[in-house]
Amino acid sequence: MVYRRTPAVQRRLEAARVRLLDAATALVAERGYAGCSMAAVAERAEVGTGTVYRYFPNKGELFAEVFRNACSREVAAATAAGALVAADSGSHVNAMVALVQTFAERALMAPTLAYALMAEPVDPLVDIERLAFRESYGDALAAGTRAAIGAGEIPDQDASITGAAIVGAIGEALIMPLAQGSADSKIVPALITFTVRALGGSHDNDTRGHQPGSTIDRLRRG
Amino acid sequence: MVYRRTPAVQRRLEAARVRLLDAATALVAERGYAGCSMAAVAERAEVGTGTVYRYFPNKGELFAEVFRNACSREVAAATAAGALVAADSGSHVNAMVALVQTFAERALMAPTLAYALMAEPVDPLVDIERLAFRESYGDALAAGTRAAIGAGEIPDQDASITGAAIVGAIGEALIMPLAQGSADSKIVPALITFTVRALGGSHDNDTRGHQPGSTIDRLRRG
DNA sequence: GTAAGGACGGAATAGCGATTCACTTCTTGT
DNA sequence: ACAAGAAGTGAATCGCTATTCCGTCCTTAC
Repeated sequence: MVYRRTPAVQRRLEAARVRLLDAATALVAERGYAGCSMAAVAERAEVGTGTVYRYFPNKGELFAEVFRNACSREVAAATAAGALVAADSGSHVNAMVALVQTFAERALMAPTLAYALMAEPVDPLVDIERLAFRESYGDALAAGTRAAIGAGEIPDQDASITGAAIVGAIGEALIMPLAQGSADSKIVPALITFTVRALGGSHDNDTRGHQPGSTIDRLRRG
Repeated sequence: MVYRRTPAVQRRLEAARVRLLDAATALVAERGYAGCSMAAVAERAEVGTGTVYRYFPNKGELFAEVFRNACSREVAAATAAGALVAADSGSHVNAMVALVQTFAERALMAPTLAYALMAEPVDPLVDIERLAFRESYGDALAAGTRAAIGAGEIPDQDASITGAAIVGAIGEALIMPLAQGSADSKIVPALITFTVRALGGSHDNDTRGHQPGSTIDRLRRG
């Protein structure tokens, strides 16, 4: 055996894998899952169709990974925004508001992707990632809810159910706008009001961190 | 032309059409949309595969009708329960609670059907009906919200968004239980609390109409 | 009873995109 | 430069199920 996978090749292979994931992600963001055939992914990544299968065993696994990455990016951005505000304002309700706001604004900024992640019909294998996404969002909100209860900011309640319900509320309220592409600007404040009320708390109408270029602004955009 | 579609034949044809719809509905309720091939529907209705196409132009249209029927049955039951309680108690918040409770309990009673109606991946043509379902549920809740605002029971708010958000909240909180089949009994009260708080109101812990066999009980079951 | 016009059945077909595979091209170590 | 082995290719295949099609059977009116 003469051929050895040299570090340079290893790096090239990894880069190709990343290119495939990026191509698939870009396609989902542009055309939705429905517009993602394996051939389209291959073409976008500038490789042959067969090559895709040297990196992923099948379509489900490829897109499961695409969804997993996209979802964790979203959850990370939202929870980071929440943590930032929690540290900054000391209010867990404010933190949850920041989390919800970040979620909603990012969704409205990338509507096709958001629709695919939340509602578009997909393979069962991919659907599992969607469920996990919603669940981890719900968990983050449940954690915030527990913290707020512990701090006496809101009344006692089943935090898991509250978390799941808020995820659903935000998601559902966004789906119609996302499906049409028409983002009514008053939807985000309305959803924040809804969230705070549902929690049973009150929140400062916090305007800190809204300067362009601030950390939280970056979280909301990037 | 000797053959004429006699009234008796007409009736038989209509009955066959209904049998097909019933068979399809039963299959969805049992196995979910994924378990519904045209062949399965035909077998269940005890006709040949080709016969299905004498009644419906294609699968999408058939199941769009199935979903439309199932959805309007659900919406009708829930809004009827709401109307009943509104008339009975004079409280619009109580009415919305009844609506939500009826929705949730019926979903938990027929989990596979509820999952299919709310979340399972389906044909685009069928997805449209799903959207319409969620929308009309949201509309019913929005109407209740407006009434409650008008009556001064809850603070002013964007009723459309509140309606959509409540639909989403209930749906999302139910999906995990529905996917597993494990219906935690405390979920319905928790969702009611959530709903009332999100509206910004308060409600009597109304126990009227909970007698087995009462009108509202029948709405919840049938 | 019979001919005309449906309705029915279910095997055959169609269409679509995921997946494979025989082949070409590249990499490596000697 | 060369042989061994990998990686890349894309046309061909496969698998699945919706849909069609044509022979058979039924209904009607005379």
